[in-house]
Amino acid sequence: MKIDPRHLEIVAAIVDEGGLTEGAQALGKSQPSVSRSLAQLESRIGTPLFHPGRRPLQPTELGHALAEQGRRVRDADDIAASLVTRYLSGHAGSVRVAGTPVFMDGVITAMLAEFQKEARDVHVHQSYGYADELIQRLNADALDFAVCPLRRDAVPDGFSFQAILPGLNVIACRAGHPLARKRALSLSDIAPYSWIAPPPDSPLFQDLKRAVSSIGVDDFRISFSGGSLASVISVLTESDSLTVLPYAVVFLQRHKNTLTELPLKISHPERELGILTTSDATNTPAATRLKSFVANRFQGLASRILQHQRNVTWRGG
Amino acid sequence: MKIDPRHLEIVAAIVDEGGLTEGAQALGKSQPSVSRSLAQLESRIGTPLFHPGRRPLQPTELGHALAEQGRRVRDADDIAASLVTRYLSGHAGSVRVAGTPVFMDGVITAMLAEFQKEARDVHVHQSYGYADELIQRLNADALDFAVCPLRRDAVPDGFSFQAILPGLNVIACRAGHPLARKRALSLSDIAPYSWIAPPPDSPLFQDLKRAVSSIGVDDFRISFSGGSLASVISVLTESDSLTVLPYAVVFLQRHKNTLTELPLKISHPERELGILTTSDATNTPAATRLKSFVANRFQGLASRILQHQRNVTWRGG
DNA sequence: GATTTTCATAACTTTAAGTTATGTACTCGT
DNA sequence: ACGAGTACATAACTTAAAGTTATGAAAATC
Repeated sequence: MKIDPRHLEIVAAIVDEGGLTEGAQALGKSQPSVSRSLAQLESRIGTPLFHPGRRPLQPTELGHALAEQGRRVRDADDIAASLVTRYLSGHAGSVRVAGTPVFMDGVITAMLAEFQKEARDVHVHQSYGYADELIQRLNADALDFAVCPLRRDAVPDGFSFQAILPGLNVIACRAGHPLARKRALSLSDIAPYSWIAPPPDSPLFQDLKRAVSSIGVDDFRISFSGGSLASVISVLTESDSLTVLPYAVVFLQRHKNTLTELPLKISHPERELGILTTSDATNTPAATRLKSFVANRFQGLASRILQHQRNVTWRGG
Repeated sequence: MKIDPRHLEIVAAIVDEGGLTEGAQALGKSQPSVSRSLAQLESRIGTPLFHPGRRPLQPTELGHALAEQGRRVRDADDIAASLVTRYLSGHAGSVRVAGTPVFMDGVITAMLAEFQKEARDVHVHQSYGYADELIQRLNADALDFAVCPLRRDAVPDGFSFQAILPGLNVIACRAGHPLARKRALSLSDIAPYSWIAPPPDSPLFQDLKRAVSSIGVDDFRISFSGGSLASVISVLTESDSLTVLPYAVVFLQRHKNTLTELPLKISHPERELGILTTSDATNTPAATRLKSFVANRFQGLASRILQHQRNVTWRGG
């Protein structure tokens, strides 16, 4: 015998509110409507759920038991309604994000952590990848969005690319590096020092090769290679080696007083860091919200970097 | 935003059965009906619950989450349906029974325990009382039925009394009592022994007084009084005292070989043991079932007692 | 016994869900 | 790439349930 779950909710409301009239009000229904629905249920069941002839209605033992199930139905209703509301407003759901390791570790992870402080019910799945692989995963609908450096003319058809940071690399070293104290640097100054190289398949590795070539170093010595950003920073701070890093990463490490950049302009890539999605993607509200959050945080970072650069040029001039 | 719990069940059925057509079948609904209900729900929510354009339907993340709530609604429905079915068949519910202590402890409690082996979901509340109090509690709708000895002409108006055992008391003693070995007993045989008396407000106390008076004992010595049946039996088996007990109680203790009755007819009350209810009581199915069970068990007990008495008379005669 | 409160019922309207029939689009095998 | 099969969407009509206002009946309270 199938029982309409709305009828169970009616029984629960009458029991919990202490009477049919108050129960109807709690349910947003009219009193006659509830009276008839209850009568219909009792007729189907074949036994009263409230003691006959008593006012206000007093539940029988079976009435109490069915009210308990009615509460469970009401709870499920309430949770479902809350789920929908929070989902639609981007306060619930999951988001799959991936990006190049140096940016994920150096910049974005902290942003995601900050985002989750204010969005506890959003489940962020983060992973790594370089542009080619990220494009494949977006095509396969395995990612909501990716964050990676890309040249504007390299964005494939069917994708959208929202630039969030201009490409700018610097030569990085430990804060107390001998070269860091010099006002001007020549090739002979740099030549004696070894280099730390990022993984060979990374765009940063190409950036490194291009950078050292642009300052005239043809045969640079690599003392460490292939590590994560954390290990690169660790070796850098314990040696006099040099490396090439995105300026944003070095900028955000400043507060630790461990890294600095050499006052030497190197060729920077034509690439910009940006948020990559498929053009026809209908993102979930949570993904949309996180994208906006990340874009907004990068806008603030870009402003702070620009301000810092103006300060340094003024003081240095 | 209120969500119809039946719609949650629909989402759950589609997800669990792997498709809309199978989900509709599981729910006992037609495929077009389910399709339209789902479309109505998605329209109200404002976002799809199943990925558009895919066959069979594949739930979105929100679809999965709402399906979980739909399972909870379905579970509550199933439990409610089972509750109703079991309640109506007397397999669930609670029953309030009371009776005179000597019968409750000596006969009925074991019956209730046997009943609950086959009716685990029936909750039996048992208590004690004598006729006057039991009548009051029945009137106050605080009991479903009572089991007590009563004379037919003493049944109040507005009550029903179903006799289940004729009144028959015996003088009881321990199995190895000296008097138990005698073929015939005289007043001088009995006079030296003390008596165990039941509580003074009990009908059995009146029976005791009437019984000893009927055999000519005018001034009987009481060595123990006021205890429960268990304590009376304990004292009886450890002494040569005598007492008056309903024969059914002694009969059911026979298997322990601790008690026996003296071969002496005493005046027995005009009372019969019976099931007492108010005439207009609409008992719950479980109470009805328990009443039938108790009446049935007493019928069997009466038959066994009668058979036993025939055996004893034949062997003895 | 009168008044108030609570629920039941009547009459009518609206909404949702039932059906069969059929159309559309997706999936799978060749 | 195309045809067949499968799964779901939609149309049209019917039925059932639930909405409303108005009012009656009975229980509870004073």
